[in-house]
Amino acid sequence: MSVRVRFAPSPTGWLHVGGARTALFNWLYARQHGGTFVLRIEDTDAARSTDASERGVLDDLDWLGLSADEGPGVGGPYGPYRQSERLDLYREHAEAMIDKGQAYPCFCDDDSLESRRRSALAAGKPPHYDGRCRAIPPAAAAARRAAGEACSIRFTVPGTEWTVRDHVRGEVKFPADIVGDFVIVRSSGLPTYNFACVVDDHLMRITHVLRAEEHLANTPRQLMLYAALDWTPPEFAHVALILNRDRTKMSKREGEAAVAVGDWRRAGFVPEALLGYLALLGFHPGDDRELLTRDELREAFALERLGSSGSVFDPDKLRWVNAHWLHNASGEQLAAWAADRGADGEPFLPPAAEALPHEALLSLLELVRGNLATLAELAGELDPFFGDAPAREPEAQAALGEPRAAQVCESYADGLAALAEWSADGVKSALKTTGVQLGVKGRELFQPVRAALTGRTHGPELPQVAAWLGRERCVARLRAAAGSR
RNA sequence: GUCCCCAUCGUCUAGAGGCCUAGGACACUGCCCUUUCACGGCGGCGACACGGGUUCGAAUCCCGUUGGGGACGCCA
Repeated sequence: MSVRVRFAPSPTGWLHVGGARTALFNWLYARQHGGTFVLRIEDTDAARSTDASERGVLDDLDWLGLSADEGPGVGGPYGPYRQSERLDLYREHAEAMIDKGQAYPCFCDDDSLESRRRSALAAGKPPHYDGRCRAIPPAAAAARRAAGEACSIRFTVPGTEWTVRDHVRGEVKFPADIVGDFVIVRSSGLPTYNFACVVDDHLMRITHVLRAEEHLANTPRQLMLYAALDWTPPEFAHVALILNRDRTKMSKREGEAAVAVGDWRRAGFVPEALLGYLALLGFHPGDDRELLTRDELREAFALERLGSSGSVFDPDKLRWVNAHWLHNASGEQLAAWAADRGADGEPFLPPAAEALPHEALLSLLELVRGNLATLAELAGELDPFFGDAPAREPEAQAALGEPRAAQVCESYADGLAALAEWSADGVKSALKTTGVQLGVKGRELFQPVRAALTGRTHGPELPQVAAWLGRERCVARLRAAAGSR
């Protein structure tokens, strides 16, 4: 039987990095086995689900390159793929369960439920539903429903022990009394998560469910439903959570790393880096590689290599991974990445760069890439390459204030002006000549020149910077710096 | 409170009884390279939560303690 996995986000916010990792693992597993990656939108929480959120989640997944084989938009043989469009299916199965005595209408209202829950908790008892509506005779219940009385539908929980077979945790046993009769269809007519999930996973022929560990405790419930419906459950793998620095479940909080994929995207992180970093949170490729491509991940991925303990999200390491991708990218690749500005993000390329001839832009991007950790730094790195006179940072101003600085700039300007052929090698040897003539070397030679040319004390290889700028601008900037001492 | 999960450097992790005086990576740090900064290369610092077993031998297996987390919803 061919592998079918799914990613099932609820469109109630932005795509979370944890969600992205779950989607990635599912995608990898599908790709690895020639299987199918299904995307299902779990929008049964009418109050919190929004179209904007669904679009945002889809857009981020698309940016990450985790394309769905079946899902809203792409379609497929088991659709529709939005739970809000599958309501008849849930209703049908719920009614059948009532008929078979596996579920019953519950007429309890929110307030009394809540107060009973609270007092149970206060008494040190499990805060489960007490099952009182189970006692209502079916005929009476049916009459009350027919009369229009609001009710939810609860599942008649069988009082037996349940064992979850999980690929990362092994066999996990849950005692018989862990849950009370839980709601499968709300009084609004909408299904609850556990019910919709089981119905859909079955109807969509899902073979493997890879999801976050927070769902482990839901699994026995789902297993009960599978058994009641006489369906074979899929295989499960519950991936450990991604954590905040204090080891609580990762969430948006003061002082913590961004949780939304979109935030990283807008901050200038590239999909390859985010995916590669995320993959290694809770997964190990089996060797010492720290930087893997999508294809390498696909080959290395294995359920057996998923870790069982939670992982703290480390922005520093993500940054390192991102820098690696940027340092090694071609100009074309960098230009393509920089062209993405996220849903509502700022452009990464300044207008002056966009206006450049294509070849000039590519060579410039390859020139500065070594100094980049994120695309957001691009504008700043590129800045010295445009305009007449670059803005000077304080350190650069200070470098130009050094005793021999003006002399160095003056002399180098002369050297460049007289250069027969303009090339990186040419400007390099001219600098050497200036050094020899003035008896100045190293820092004392390079820093004033860099400061004059770029207004910075750091940046790409100096000769190449000069070569890219061209003779006119170099000479003008050097003379300006020499004169403005 | 109840149930479940987890436990190796600050962080991500390797480790499935002897290969471990515990390996790799990020961060931090020293040196080298480039006549500068960065990039890069080579080193250093730094961990098996604790207590009992089992075994000739335990980071690895078992039990307990402690700690952390997750779940107990007409959220997903």
